[in-house]
Amino acid sequence: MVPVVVTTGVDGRRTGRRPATSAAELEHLALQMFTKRGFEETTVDDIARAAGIGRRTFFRYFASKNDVPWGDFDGQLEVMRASLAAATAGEPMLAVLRRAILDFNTYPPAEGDWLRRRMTLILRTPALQAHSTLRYASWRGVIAEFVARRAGQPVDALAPQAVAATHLGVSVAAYEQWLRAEGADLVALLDEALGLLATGFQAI
Amino acid sequence: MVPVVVTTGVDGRRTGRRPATSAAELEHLALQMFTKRGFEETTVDDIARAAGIGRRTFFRYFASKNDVPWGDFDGQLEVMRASLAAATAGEPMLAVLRRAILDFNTYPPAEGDWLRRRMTLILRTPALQAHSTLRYASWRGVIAEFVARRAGQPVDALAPQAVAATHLGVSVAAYEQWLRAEGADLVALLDEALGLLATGFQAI
DNA sequence: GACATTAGTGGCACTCGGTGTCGAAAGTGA
DNA sequence: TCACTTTCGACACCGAGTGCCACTAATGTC
Repeated sequence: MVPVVVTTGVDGRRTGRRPATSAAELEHLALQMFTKRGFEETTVDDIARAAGIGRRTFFRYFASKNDVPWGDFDGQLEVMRASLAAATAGEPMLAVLRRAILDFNTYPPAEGDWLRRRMTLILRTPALQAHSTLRYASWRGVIAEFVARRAGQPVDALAPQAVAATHLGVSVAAYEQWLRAEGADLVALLDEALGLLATGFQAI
Repeated sequence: MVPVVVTTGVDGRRTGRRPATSAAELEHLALQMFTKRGFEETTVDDIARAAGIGRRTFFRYFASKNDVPWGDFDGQLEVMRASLAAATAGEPMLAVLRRAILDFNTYPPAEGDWLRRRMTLILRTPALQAHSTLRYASWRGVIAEFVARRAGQPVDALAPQAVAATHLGVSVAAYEQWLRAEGADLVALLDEALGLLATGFQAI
């Protein structure tokens, strides 16, 4: 597996040639190009050329072109995992999940614009839509892990997997709603969607 | 878009050269090869050679290698759409959905083996997992359409999309469960999963 | 039987994403 | 200066997918 190194450049590097760029910088550049010319229309060669690096080097920063818009998804995921693990046993399971998911999707206002750009790409570009399934798998894993622990069931049992899959489903639905409405509040939409789910869609 | 012709060979063809094979025949052959050697390890060239057709011709039967294991998914989808449309207004929405989904996944016993083979490929091969999102989109569309009509909301509103996404989620979770247990009853698992969803996971 | 017509075939060349290899570049410390 | 380490990037290669186009094989007509 390719590591997808998040070269921060802030580390106390000891030796060896310095990286020519960083994943964050590359992502920033690529996202601009994707937004301007379209995802399919922008080749990896284009990005590498624009970044002044070799095509081969691009693939040392990202495992695939599809992975570019995901930022530090795995890092964020670890935060959510920790948050779920820290929940007190008294708090109801769905309540914990709800809070964790809202937290996971709470971004500083300054990042709102990039989030919108990233999610527009991911949710509206077929190739990225498809690829998202693979990234979402680890998200589902974190949820399922938590539910399984709570319910005393195996992670791969029906209930934990069903909870994870449905929570992912409503989250994505909320994101799509958010993208459609210009000034919408993402967290409010997520909360509404999770509410529908928790009540078995009685409100409809 | 490539039409993905389902050449039955039973039609009263009038004129022109006859197709060298059929999508069903090609799918059958390809699935055997995928199961034996693996999906990634089997190239389109391999399949075409084994089928005695040109590589170019393969892509007239299937829009992509990823589309091979999907059989007549779109046709089945139309049946479900019709079934939903035919539901009486009195029957509760979730009950209609539940029945339609169970029907959609009820196969003649003879096809059970192929279904398992197909779903194993789709759910366990990363490339096919990813691609499935694109095929599932139309499935979700059919559900959302029905819910929207019932609820008097736009198809792209939050509630219809959330209902569709969650029903897809639990269905896939049930399928994964079915694949894991050798002699499991798919319809029973789907029913159980849909039950969990309808009750807001109170049983957990 | 020669003919147009029609539908399907398949070879060719090309683009693009992705990978393995390997030598060169650019840092570090001794 | 030299050894060591890390990253870079050129090159060659593979496989999916596409546009193009001539060819094949079927039908019906004069």
